[in-house]
Amino acid sequence: MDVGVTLESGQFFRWRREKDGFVVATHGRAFRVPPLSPAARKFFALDHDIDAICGTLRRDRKLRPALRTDLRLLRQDPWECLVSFLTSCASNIPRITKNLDALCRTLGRPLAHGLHAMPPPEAVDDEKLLRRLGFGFRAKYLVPVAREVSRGALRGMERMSTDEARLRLCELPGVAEKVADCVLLFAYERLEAFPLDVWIRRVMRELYLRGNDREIRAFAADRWNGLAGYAQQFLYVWSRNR
DNA sequence: GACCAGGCATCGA
DNA sequence: TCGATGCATGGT
Repeated sequence: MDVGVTLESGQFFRWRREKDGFVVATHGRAFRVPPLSPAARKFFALDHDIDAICGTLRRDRKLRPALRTDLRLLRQDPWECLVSFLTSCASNIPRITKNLDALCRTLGRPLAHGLHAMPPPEAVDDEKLLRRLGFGFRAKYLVPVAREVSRGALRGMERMSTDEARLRLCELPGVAEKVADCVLLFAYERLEAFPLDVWIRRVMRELYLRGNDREIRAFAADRWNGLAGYAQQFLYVWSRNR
């Protein structure tokens, strides 16, 4: 696995490059990479059979150039992932990183390596504070979502079908299909989830089909079955880096 | 100084 | 059901 490519692939923002590796803050803890601790191995989902996954995806000739990089889907904390992708709404990676860092420094407990934990949902209850921290209009979604989560909105999600879980997530204010699919893919390990953002829309239209979002999603589900999420992440990185 | 950003909710056609 | 628009503001 290429840790740098994976961390830079836009799934996750709470990490920092250091001279001898990386430090990551997630799931209420901070860790250094490498050497790979058990927490790191779980976070980077090294138990996924990446060779089998890429072997299957390589049957799609058009996808091959995107598969040359060594990246992994992460296994993130659901609440933190939800906060991250609410924050990502009409934003960009440097800004998302900055917003989340400010949030965690202000409300999260300190961890090792000068990092801070994502505050629990009960602590995210002040829209004006979030606006001061630079969240802009996203603040008006984050506070009600935090309240819902603290009341148990994510409880039992891991045992639901992906479609049922997506419906539940989309009941949250500010959460629609794209954000829900990011949480399903990056936190709930639903490898068939296919976050459809502006970059994926562009690259899908370029490589595969002219169609609306519904048609693109149907195409991805059909072409890649339960691995559409991996295909999506490879395409995302490839289309941004070329 | 435009232009766009890992969108979503809302509204009019 | 689809396209346009406002939302806030920072990065490039």
